[in-house]
Amino acid sequence: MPKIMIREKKTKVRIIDIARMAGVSAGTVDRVIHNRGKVSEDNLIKVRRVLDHVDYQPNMMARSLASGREYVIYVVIPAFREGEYWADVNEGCARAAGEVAAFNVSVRLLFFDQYDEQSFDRIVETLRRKNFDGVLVATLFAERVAAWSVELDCRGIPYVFIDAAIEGCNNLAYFGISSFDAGMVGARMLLARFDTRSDIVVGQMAYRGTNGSNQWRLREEGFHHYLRQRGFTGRIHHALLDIHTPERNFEVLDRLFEEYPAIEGAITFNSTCYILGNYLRARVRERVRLVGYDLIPRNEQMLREGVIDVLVAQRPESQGYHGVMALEEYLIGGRKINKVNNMPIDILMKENIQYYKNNNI
Amino acid sequence: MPKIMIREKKTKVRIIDIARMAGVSAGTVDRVIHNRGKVSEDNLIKVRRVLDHVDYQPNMMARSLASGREYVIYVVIPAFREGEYWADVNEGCARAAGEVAAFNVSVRLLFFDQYDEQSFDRIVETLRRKNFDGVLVATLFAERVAAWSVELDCRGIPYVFIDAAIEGCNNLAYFGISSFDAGMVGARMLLARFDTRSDIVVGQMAYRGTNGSNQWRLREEGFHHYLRQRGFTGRIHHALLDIHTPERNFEVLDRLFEEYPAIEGAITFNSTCYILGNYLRARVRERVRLVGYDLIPRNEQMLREGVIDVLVAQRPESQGYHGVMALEEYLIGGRKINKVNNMPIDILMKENIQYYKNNNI
DNA sequence: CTGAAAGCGCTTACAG
DNA sequence: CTGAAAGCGCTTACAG
Repeated sequence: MPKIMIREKKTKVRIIDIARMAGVSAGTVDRVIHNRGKVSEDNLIKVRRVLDHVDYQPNMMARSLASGREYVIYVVIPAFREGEYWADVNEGCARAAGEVAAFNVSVRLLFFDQYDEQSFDRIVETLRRKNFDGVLVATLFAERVAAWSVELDCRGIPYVFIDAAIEGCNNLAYFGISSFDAGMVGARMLLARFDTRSDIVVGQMAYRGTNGSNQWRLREEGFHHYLRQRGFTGRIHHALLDIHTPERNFEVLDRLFEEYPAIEGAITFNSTCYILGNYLRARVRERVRLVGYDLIPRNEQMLREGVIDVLVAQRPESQGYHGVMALEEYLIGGRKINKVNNMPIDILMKENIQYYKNNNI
Repeated sequence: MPKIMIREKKTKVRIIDIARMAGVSAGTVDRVIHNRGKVSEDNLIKVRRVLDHVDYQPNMMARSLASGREYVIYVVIPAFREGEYWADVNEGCARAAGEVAAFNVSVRLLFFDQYDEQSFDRIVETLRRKNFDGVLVATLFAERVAAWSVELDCRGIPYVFIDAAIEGCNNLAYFGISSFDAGMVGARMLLARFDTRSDIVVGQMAYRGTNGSNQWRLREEGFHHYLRQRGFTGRIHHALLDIHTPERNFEVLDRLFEEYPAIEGAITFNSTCYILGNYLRARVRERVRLVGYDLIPRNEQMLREGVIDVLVAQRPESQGYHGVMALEEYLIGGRKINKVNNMPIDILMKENIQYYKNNNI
């Protein structure tokens, strides 16, 4: 039989009730509950004893109304242009911002350059001087984020990660896929149609001052793990591509394909696989199977055209939305937040892309 | 450049502000805002004029705190056993119930027998005598739901649909897939590997007092639409199956496969495709491609084993969760609710099933 | 350290 | 029909 839930009709206990039971004033109870100090040992014990015996559920609306406190949540993500991956994350944050506004929570965005680690450092520096109540961080630069997290721990400011998980941090929560598994899925999709001796080209992004994002590295690890597991014996060629110089990319790839005409597969570990797609389409190399990540408009188009064979997708809008909401629920609602929230890894093909919508719900 | 959102620092206008501006009391403003009547034409005009000029955003926490109103939301879905499809929907409702409890909203569940239309009627009859503030309805019996919706309209009670959309109702919202499109996806997946002249068996469920659920019919329509579109010329055989009599099902299918050994594909339009799966596995008919719907444990198992080739899945937990939350947000938060929320149609195969988790987020 | 009082923004009897 | 007042449950100065 299904469990039927009927809300328990317990007479709710209020602060004033606790105060009476403990023989103190409401103010004292409030001080105890919030550890505001300035309570005598005696009263502390009296109140604590009562609290242990009743199931006190604070009325969050009254609390919020009375305190009149404003909360500030920062969102630290890469800057973007329309149609780029991070635009979707931004959408999700904006949606959450709209919803939490009624609870005196304001959401402020700060953008760094995802190809420049120092731009991230500058944001950290800025926030060092700011007061805020929570922060949502895209973990592209894992080491920097990890270092910063220690600071945030000290300041007692909760932080939520999106994009890729980082082990060993006290983040309030993580919303995103398992990047390693996503790398395995990518490999699996790439190898689906040809044998394990084929040559593969991996599009590598040129970064300034870093050798790639956390997400990228974890996916690449998962990718190689799968290849090893399957006994892959083909060669892997790396093509160093730069999002800012499309002409140069063609030269690089021309040279590569000339030297290794047997290449049968291509993959990139972030949303820029349209760079490879552009090339393969222009050179009409239809036998090269292309797998990429993330459903941005340009990739979607190429998937529909058949240039990209498979897109391994996550849900950026959801990541932004849930990241902000988790902070709000923790700050205002006093809710417990699930730390690891591994979201689905979606496999998109020509056949199902048209139905892959409204993931924001 | 991305839009930067900084919360507008307008000094919020309160009821008392409006009252002063209109030269009336707060009580009168409250009466106008909520159309409680008992306001003179004169004052009505004065208050309305002010309201037109200011951007009044009611403080929902204060409203809720002051009114002390309790809300009751009913959830009307099929009864289920553990591991059945509707258990997931129930999970989602339970999760939402937990979250809305703090806002004085209680969620009550009512279960009908999905194979018996009259059991649904009895619930409608019961609710006719009850006071409640909103209801979430699984629309398996479309005509009954449509008829009921007129009643609910009269009573001014908001209702949300899940499972399958019904046109022409004033439902507050719908959360679910496009059933018709899901039928198309099923057909597409079924035909993916063989030509358009193959024979197909459609597992048909025995219903009491009805010819199938709304969801089922819409999917079947989409299925046939796709077949027509592709110029399908094979034969479609219907096998009448009954979830309660497994032995009989084997007899029915044995007879069918004996008569038409050329059958290459099989499909059911709800979560019970494991019935066909059981049969195909037992009879070792590996060349029959099987497509089904919905990720319940039994189907998942068969998908991993390779008995089921493709599962077209929706997100039942999300449907339950968002359905209840939409009602709460509408009732308490006074939010605008998006009427049609078409959720993704997920395509699950052996290759990606293991990554399809945490859709609840 | 402590309690009484005022106030958050809204709603609800209630007296007129 | 109307307004003044009390109250929802909690927090916040403030006087002691």
